[in-house]
Order: sequence, then structure tokens, then C-alpha cells
Amino acid sequence: MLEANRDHTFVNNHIRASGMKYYFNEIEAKWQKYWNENQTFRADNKSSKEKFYVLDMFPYPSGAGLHVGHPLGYIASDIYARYKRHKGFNVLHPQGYDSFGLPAEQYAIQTGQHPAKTTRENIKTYRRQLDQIGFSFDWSREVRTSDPSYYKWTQWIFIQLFESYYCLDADRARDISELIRIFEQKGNLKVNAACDGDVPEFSAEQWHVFDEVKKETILSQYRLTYLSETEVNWCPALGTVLANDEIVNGVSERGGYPVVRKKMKQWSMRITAYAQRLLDGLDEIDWPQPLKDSQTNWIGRSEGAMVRFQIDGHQDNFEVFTTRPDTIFGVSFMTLAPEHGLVSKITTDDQKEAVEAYVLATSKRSERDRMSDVKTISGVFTGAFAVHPFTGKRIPIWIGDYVLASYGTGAVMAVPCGDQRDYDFAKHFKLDIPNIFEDQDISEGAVEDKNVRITNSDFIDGMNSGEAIKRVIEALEGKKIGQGKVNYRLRDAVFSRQRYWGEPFPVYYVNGVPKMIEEDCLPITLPEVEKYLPTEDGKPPLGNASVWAWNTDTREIVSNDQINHSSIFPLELNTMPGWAGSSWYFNRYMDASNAESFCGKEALDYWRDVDLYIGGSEHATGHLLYSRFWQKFLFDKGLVPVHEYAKKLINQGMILGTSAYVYRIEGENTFVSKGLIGDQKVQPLHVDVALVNASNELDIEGFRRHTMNKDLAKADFILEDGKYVVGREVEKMSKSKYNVVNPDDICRDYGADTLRLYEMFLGPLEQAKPWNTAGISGVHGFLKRLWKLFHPDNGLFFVSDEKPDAQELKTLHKTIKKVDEDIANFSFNTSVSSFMIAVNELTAMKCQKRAILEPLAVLISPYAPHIAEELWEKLGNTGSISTAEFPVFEARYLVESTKNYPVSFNGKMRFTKELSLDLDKEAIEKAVLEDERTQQQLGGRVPKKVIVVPGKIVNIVG
RNA sequence: GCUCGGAUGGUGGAAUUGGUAGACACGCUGGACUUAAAAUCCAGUGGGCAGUAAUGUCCGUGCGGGUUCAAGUCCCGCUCCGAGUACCA
Repeated sequence: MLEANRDHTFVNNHIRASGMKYYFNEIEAKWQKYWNENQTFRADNKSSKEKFYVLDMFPYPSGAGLHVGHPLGYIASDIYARYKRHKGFNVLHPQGYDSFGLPAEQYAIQTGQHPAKTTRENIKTYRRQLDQIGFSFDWSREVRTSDPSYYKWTQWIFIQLFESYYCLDADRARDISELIRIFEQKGNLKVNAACDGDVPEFSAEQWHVFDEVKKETILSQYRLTYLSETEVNWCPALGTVLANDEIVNGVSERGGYPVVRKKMKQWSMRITAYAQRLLDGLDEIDWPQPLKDSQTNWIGRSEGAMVRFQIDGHQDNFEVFTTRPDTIFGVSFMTLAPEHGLVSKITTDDQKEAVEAYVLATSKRSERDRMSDVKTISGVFTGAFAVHPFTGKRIPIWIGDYVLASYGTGAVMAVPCGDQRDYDFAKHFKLDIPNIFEDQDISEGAVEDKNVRITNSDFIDGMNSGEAIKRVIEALEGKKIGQGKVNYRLRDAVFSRQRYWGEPFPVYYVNGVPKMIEEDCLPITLPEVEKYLPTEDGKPPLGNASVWAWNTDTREIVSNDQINHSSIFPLELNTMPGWAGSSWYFNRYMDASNAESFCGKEALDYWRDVDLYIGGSEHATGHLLYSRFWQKFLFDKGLVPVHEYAKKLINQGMILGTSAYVYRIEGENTFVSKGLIGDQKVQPLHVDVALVNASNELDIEGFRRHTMNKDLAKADFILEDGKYVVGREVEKMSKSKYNVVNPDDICRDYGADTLRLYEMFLGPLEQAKPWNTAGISGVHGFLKRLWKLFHPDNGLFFVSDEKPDAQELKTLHKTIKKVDEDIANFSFNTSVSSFMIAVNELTAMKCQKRAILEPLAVLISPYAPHIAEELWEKLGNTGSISTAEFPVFEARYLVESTKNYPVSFNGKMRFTKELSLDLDKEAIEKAVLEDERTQQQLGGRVPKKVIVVPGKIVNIVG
């Protein structure tokens, strides 16, 4: 039984004299202390060594602490960092905390405790847990996103974004003052910049007479961060904005309160300006293909054309985006999103009632609802008609909720013969479905295949799709009613949160116009509040702060009651989202304590970028896209030297938990052992995996003691063979599933080196894999055998200075080769195997030679650093093993003179034959054919053919 | 629906460019040591058939085809599982 095992190990390790046994608790504590006191892993910003930057995605310090799934990536990156130090690099391997976030705030709402306090406590726990695993972090560079000395620079970057616009001619961000100068001289008619879709055109003269508010409104349509009216899911009862996935069936997931769509003034980031560069940059970085694919999909580039349609009998026109301008002669109706600005304007009196009812109905449905319900076809005719730009035909304009206001122009030209959605809509409302494809049957559905000739289409008849697209775009441009256009699915990112525990904006409002606080006044620190909930009138939590106004004379935060709107103004009440602080932290590590800038130029020029970044794939379209965006912006401003910050990225797979289930008979307070369930109706319940042993037997007494539910504590148990057997299921490791394994327990019972090795041994880094504590004895036993190799004689340390023989050298060097290759391929699981093989072989050889064992210790040191340090010291070295030179592989020790050839007959291996590698094909064939076993296999048959691959295999056919 | 992964013993997983399938471990079985246990060590362990045995032989990498002297690996067609994404015009 596992429990008994554990206790024994524990006792043995504490009563035996040190030096005899592998006494891991003591060794690990000793070296962790040593590393800390000697600042062993402190990286220097000035070094003659080549730099290497190994980064982990920093954790959010949750109250639950770490489970064994969390450190997986950290262990891998730590092995890599330590390996690089052995290889002579100056390694930057920092760690910090993404410490703003919702859970701390929720906790504060429930308990009244300040999030700063709980966050500090959680960080302390994290730090203790991380320290005991023996990571080689340079803690002098620690960052915390919730620390004012850090978020000062998050605020500063926000200001830089505000003061910038994106110039499409230069294809980079520029200072907003340059744009103002252009406006003053020429207006905006010639300006080619990323901006909102509805910017009015104006001349220099007009610009000069605009008032301040008007000017700022226009500028905000160009700024890289800007205030805009954004539709949000507002929950009045919770007083907060909900994300799409927090809404279930139109009501809030939490509490089930109604949710309405509401427009709110929010900060947005103009990430769309960088869409193409974010796409192009993917070619330059070594990131996993699936991750690149999901960013590519998320950005969603599509090529097509904008086409303007005139409305019959109106001055107005509207634009549609289409990827198939070649099908323009197949248009038989238009569809606008119900939210489209023209809808109310063009609807005829006859249709008014129906249209308004439909618009209202769709506004009540959440976006999630609309998206999930794809099958129901709905829409209403507006009564208005558009004019076909080439045929002049009248085309009915409909509205339908299958058209989304947020994509393209919120309007489509419907080509039912070429698009299945248009086809379905046309069928449902009995609209025309003209066929413009040569020899294609459209009675069953649309033809979306592009390899079809166009017909019934005037000047593009008989052309293929590609040719026709070109000609149509030319024609549109000739008539000035459209042009080729690249469209992106990517939306600007909302940057406001109605929360307390986030970065405050360095913004105050003058007559509703946002103003930036001067940079030398930063940071604007979070105010104290009584309550962390929204205010009663629906303002964000910062609305509860009484000292939250900006005095522009004294340049300090003052009490709200002093607001006079002439020199003292209200401050922004929103805070920044979680991804603000994580979008640039990798730069801060380079120069973490710089008080003068977000990161010093010298440090940036030395470290430049991350050489290896390890973290989860769940950040593919969040953090990893936003941070690339900010990096490109900082690059444009000349603030960082590279426009992609991470050269290589690895996604570690999830470690899954093995949940345990007990089965309660329905309607009774009785649990039945798994094997006895039979046909009975049972309700499976999670039990804590700590109460189950390796043979799946439940500790019933423990269960009674630990359960929160009094009824369950009194439950009866139906046993099989005197035991209660639980069911097992592999699931995500989480507290709610009671399948969490705590690394603290593993470190206490087996040691950090065992934990590190075992996490790597579980399987390929990038793959999801189930945790099973029972298997840990394998790697633990390995470390004991390694220890024993150095302590052969009744536990006493001993190495000899004898010359190693060929066998021993061969074992050592094949291990060096394997480990070098494995680390290069991030195949850490297989190096652990090769260590085991090496120790097994050297033990069998009774090898006690320093010339073998000393390099072996260095080899293992990245994986199991504590035991390696201890052995290194016992070998008589002073100082840490961490910068010892990594053993160099020498091929000459692996040169073989013979090969044990597998001999196959018709592809089936029958026997092996040892032959000299000097033999050529003919000689090998001769030797094999002469072997009596060959004759036996052939049984008198004559081989048709003999395949000989020298050094590999012999295959006899016939 | 689309995109991307994956499927190998009882279990986790090995297997460079096609070349001895199951390395290394866990578990299990048997043995040594021990009063006993733990720890440690030794041996065996994909399945079937034949044989007292050494051994021989057939089948085996999700399923069905194919290429090849040789396929876990390459090609074509499926099944199942996982992840992401979702009316994108």
C-alpha cells in the first residue's frame, strides 16, 4: 500500500545517518539554500558570454496554490536553462506573477479582504512551492503586474498608444502630432491611416474651425487606443458586463439574472491596424503550427472586393464586402444586418411594423444565441430596392440575422446560386435563384466550388473565377463604385473592464473628453474602496472611491468633492484587462528594477528577445496575439529592437488527473463497490484521490472524516472482498474534481529531483498525459541507484582514478549523445530513460571511476540538480555544478567493429548474426547464406533475391 | 460544419532518414534476504498454438485497401477520441 510505503521512506530518511543513504530532504534543502545565498542564477546584463533567454508564461497566483500540472512547463524550461548554462551561455531565466485578476477580486467581494493582501499571500505560497522544486530562476528580476512600480510602465505604454496612429503609407505607428500637422495643412482627404469606418472627410480650413471636442472625436478615430461606444452584455442585477461565455440561455451564468445588450463607452485597442503584420510575422517565428493556425484563423484574412450599391429612390448607398465579386451577376437580393444604420431609413411604411418587430426581436437575442441557432432562417423585406451596378436591375433589400453587423460592412450581396446561406434564405422566402454557372445543377444547393465557368454574366461570360474576379474589380474601379479589398475577421480589442483589481487608466475627463496624465506623474495607483462591487447607479467599482479626482494644478489625486471641472476633474473609473500587464512583461525582465524607463536600452540591446518561451496553448489567441501586437507597436516607436519577441515557443501539454468515483445507490445512503454495481441505478460522486490507494481501494474511515456532508459521513458501504473499490476516470486536474495532486507532498515524500524527473518521464512535453503517483517509484528508485553508484561500499562515498575501459566510455558517450539530441528536440522523457539505462549499465559493470561518474553527474544536473550538486561536491569540487562544462560527445567511443545483423526471410526477422562492419555487401551475403540457420529457414528453396543493407539488415526473399 | 492533434502490451510510453515493434518504467508473477514487513536484489512478463524443455510457429501498432525486398513509419479511403473555432459574406 502506498501510504505505508510513504511513511517508511519518510522515517528512513530522517533517522539514518547522512552520507549513507540518499537523503534527499536534507540535500535539497541544503542546495536550495546555497543557490539562494550565493545568487547562483543571477544573470548579468553585461557579459562576454552569448546570451540565452528562457521564459515561462508567468502564473496567476491563485489561492489554491500549485498542483503537479502547473510546474511541468517550468521544469522543462529549467532543464533547458540549466543545460544552456553548462554550455557556456549567459542565461536569463526569470519568473514573476500575473497578479491582477478576477479571482482575487471575487474573493475580496465575498470576504472584504483587500485583493492586494490576498495576492501577496498567494504569491508567498507560490514562491515557497516554486522554491522547493529547485528552479534556477533569477528572482532578483521578479515582476508583479499589480505592483505600482510595474504598472506604472503599463500605464506609460497605454499613453504611448494613445499618442499614436497607424500610418498605412509607412506601414507603422507614428506620433499623433504628425497626424495633427497633416490635418492642419491638408485636412484628412489624403491621409492613408488605420481608422474607424465612419470618419468624416474634412479640409484644413474645416479642421481649424472645429472645436476641441470635435477635434478630439476625430483624432480618437485614428488613435491606437481610443474611446468608443461598444455593445456589451450588461447584467443590471450584477451591475457588470459579462463575456459571451458567462451567459447561458440569455441569462447570467452566475445567478441566472437577465442580460441586455447595452452600449457603453469603452477603451479599445486598434489591433486591426496590425492585422497584416501579425500575420506576416508568423513566418519568422518558430512556434507550433497549430498555434500559428489558430492565430491565422483568428485574424481571418480574406480577399475580395467592396461594392457600393445605390438604393432606388434614395440618395443613400451602402457597401458590401464580397469574396466572390465574380458572382455579381448572380445577385438576386441584398441582406443587411438588422442593426445596419440604413435599416430605419429605407424601410417603407408597409414594411415598417414587420421590420421594427424583427429588429427588436434580434436585439434581445445574445450574439451567442444567434450564432448557435444557425438552422432557423429568419428575415424581413424592407420594401426598399438596390440598383445592380452593372445591369441596373432592382434588387430587393432584406434584413436577416444571419448577417452580422460586426463583420465586413454588415451587409451582403446575396448570390443564392453560389452561397449556401443565401441559397437557404432564398428558398425559405421563395426568392429568385438565378444560375450563373456553366453546366451546374443548382436544384439541390449552391455551387461554392470556384473551378466553374461563369455564364449569364455579361462581360465575364465564359471566364473562370480568378479571371472574372480581376475583370469585375477593374470594372468596379472604373465606375468608381468599388475596389479590391482585403478584409479581416480580427476586431479591435476592448480594453476596459468594470473591475477593481486591474491597472487604473492614467486618464481624466474634461467635458467628457479623455486627457492623459503627464508621464512624470505615473504611476496612478489604485484607490482604496469600501466595496469592490459596482456602485448602485451602475458605475464600476472605482466609482466607490472617494479620493479619485485629478488636480491639474498640483498634479495629484484629490478628493472627489473638489471636482470643479476647471482644474479638478474626475478620473477614469474602468481598469485595464488582464492582458495589459502580460503584453510586455518579457521586456521588463531584462531590466526589472529600472525606474527611469520600462526597460533600459542597453539591456534591450543585449537580451533583445526570448530564445525559448514555454507555456500553454490556451493563450493562442489572447495573450500571444496581444503581446505580439504591443511588441510591434513598441518596435515602431523605436523602443524595442525586434518586432517579434519570442523566437521559439513550445506548448506544454496538460497533466490530467485520475479522478476517483464512489457510487451511491439512487435514493439510498449506501455506496456500492464498483464491481458490485450490476444493474443498480447509481449516482457517481467524486472522492478525493488522497483517500484512494494504488489498488483503487477507498479509505472509508478517511472518507467519513473528510466529507463535508454529514449524511455521507454516516453512509453504508457495500464491500467486495472486504474492500470498497472506486471507479477511475481521467479528467482535467482541478480542485472541484478532487483529483489534485500537490507537489508539496511529492517533494516531501520523494524529493524535488524525483518530481522533476517524473514529470518529464511521464511522456512527451507537448502531449496531454495522465498523472499517476503510483509510477513515481520508478524514477525515485533510479535516483537511489545513481546515489549508490557513488556510494558502493556500504553507503560510503568512493570513486577511483582508474582509467575507464571501452565499455564504460561507450555507455557514457552514448548517453551524452542522446541527451544532447533529446534536449535539442525537447524530448525530455527519453533522456530520463537514457539516464536509467546508463546507471543500470554502469552498476552492472561496477564502474566506480571518476572519469565516468563525474561527467555523468553534470549530464544529469539539469534534470536533477540537487543530487548532482551534492555528488559534485563529494567529488571534491568547489562551487556550484551549474556552470560546469557539459561533457563533450566523442564519436570515437561509439565506433563499432561488428554489427549484430538481423536476418529476415520475406521480411520476417528469424535470427541475428554478428558480422564485421568491414564486410561489403557480397561478403555479408555470402556469410549469411553460409549460415546453417539460413539453410534451415530456406528448407532447400533457392532465394530469389537477397537484400543487404550494410550496417542495417539482411532480407532474404524466396 | 471547419481547422489542428491523436490512436502502439494490463498502464505511462520507446522506435533518427521505411530496416530486429514494445526501449525505459509502472503493475503483475515467482524467487533471495527477513521472525515478519518495508527497503534492496534476481528472474519472468504482447497474444495464440505445439512441446516436459531448449525451442519452433502463427497473429499482432484503431479499421479496410495500396506502394515496397521490408510499413507503427509512406499513399488512398474510413472509425473513434481530444483540442480550438463557429452564420466571416
